[in-house]
Amino acid sequence: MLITQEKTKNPEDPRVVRTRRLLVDALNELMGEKSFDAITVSEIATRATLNRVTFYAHFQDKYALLEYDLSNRVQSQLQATLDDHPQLSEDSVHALLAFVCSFLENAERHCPPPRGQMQGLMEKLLKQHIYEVLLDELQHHPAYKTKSNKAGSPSVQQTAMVTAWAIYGAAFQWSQQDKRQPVAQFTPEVLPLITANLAPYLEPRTNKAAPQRVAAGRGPSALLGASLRFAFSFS
Amino acid sequence: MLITQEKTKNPEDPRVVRTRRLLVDALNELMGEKSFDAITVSEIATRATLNRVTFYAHFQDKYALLEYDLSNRVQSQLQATLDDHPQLSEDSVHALLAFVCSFLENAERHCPPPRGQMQGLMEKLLKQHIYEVLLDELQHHPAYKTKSNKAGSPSVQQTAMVTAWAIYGAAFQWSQQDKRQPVAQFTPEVLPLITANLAPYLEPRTNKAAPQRVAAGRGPSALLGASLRFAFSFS
DNA sequence: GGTTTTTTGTCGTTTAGTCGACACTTCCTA
DNA sequence: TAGGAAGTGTCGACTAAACGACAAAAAACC
Repeated sequence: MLITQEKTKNPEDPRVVRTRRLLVDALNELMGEKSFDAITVSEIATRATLNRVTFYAHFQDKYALLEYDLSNRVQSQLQATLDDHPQLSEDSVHALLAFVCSFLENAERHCPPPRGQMQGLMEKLLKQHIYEVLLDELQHHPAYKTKSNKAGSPSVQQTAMVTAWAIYGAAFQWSQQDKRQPVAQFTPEVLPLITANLAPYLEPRTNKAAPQRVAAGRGPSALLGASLRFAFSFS
Repeated sequence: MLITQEKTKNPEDPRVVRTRRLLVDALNELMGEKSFDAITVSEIATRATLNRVTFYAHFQDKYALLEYDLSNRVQSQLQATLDDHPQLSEDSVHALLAFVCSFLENAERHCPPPRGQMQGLMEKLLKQHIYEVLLDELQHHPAYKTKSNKAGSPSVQQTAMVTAWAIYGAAFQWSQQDKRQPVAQFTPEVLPLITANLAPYLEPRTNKAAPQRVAAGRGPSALLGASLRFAFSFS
């Protein structure tokens, strides 16, 4: 469960929805201009055409806003990535991995250093949402009933957790390399290390030319705000 | 004086400013999709992520909103057009005329028919703001004092009014033609008809290659909203 | 023609956002 | 190192926006 540290307001109220949208948009704009550390709450509020007090009515501090924003993006993008595949397969797991790689790469490219706080936050969110999305997938899998009852074999929770860590770990290792190999070359290489534990749930891989695609047909920057996309496309 | 039919609210309040901006943006978006007649107040409010009641707290109806929007654009664009010229000259008057032509042309191109109400509204606003901007220019002209005191000669008000009508009339006549000649060809042709009455105030025309430019260096679509620009650039 | 259906305006009431002010921390520089 | 500037976080009083509901006008439909 995600604790998005929001104050007690009716999250259905259009004013609340609009205000959060304005704050998120403002943050994204500013992130295209300077490092997250250098951004102040006052700046965010001003850019959002909102009062500073209103910011605090919604988020504890700028870190809570960043988490709220990143979490939403990661979640919806991961879900969209899986939605493009009819069921769990090597392809869909590969798509997840490619998505995480591109996410890390883009974060590095768009957000001016220092990225102190962001690093840990992204790790936390990515693992969390990969876990949730995988768990959901496994629990709705045809093989779920038979697997879950067999004593001694790993639970779906365990399987999802280990796989989530494996996916993030792989992507992280790749992102840390000095001279990275291309994503399209890297991901198929490590894929077996990830899918091994999923074997009971996996459809055999299709032969279509799908593997190279990143984030299931969406460009890597789909997960970034408009201004970041803008900054990116001209960098 | 412009009667922008606004309800009694503090126009300085950031919430008010933001709300009006949202309404204007929503209207512009919708105008890129359908005719003004086909747009409802509910649609505008929904698109602006505002309650319908809030719309009525700011504008009497959709026509008041359109007037508010067009008026602001016409005014700022006209002002900017003149601001690019150091003082009143044939060039600046020519720029005004070219601006009005391009305004009429773009309105026709971007706004799906029928344009019943818009026609009259644009005429009213254009004439009004041309008058205001010209009057301001004449009153600050070095020759103002001597002219204004000479009995029997036209007042600056009279001069501004006649010139405003002449400029709009010329542009309108051009826009009504079945097969229009290019603006760059038309405007120099009629310019003498307009500047005749301004002779006492005018600097001689420069020889620079300025005449062709429209709206003082801005593209014609500078006066249109983002979505309209978008729709335009791909039409 | 008459009858649904949609859109328009306008009410109170409730809730979110703004404002000014305050005490506090942090950082910078004289 | 003292002190000024800038950022943070919170308070209570005021104002704008949301909501549901209503009647009445317009449009759409048969």
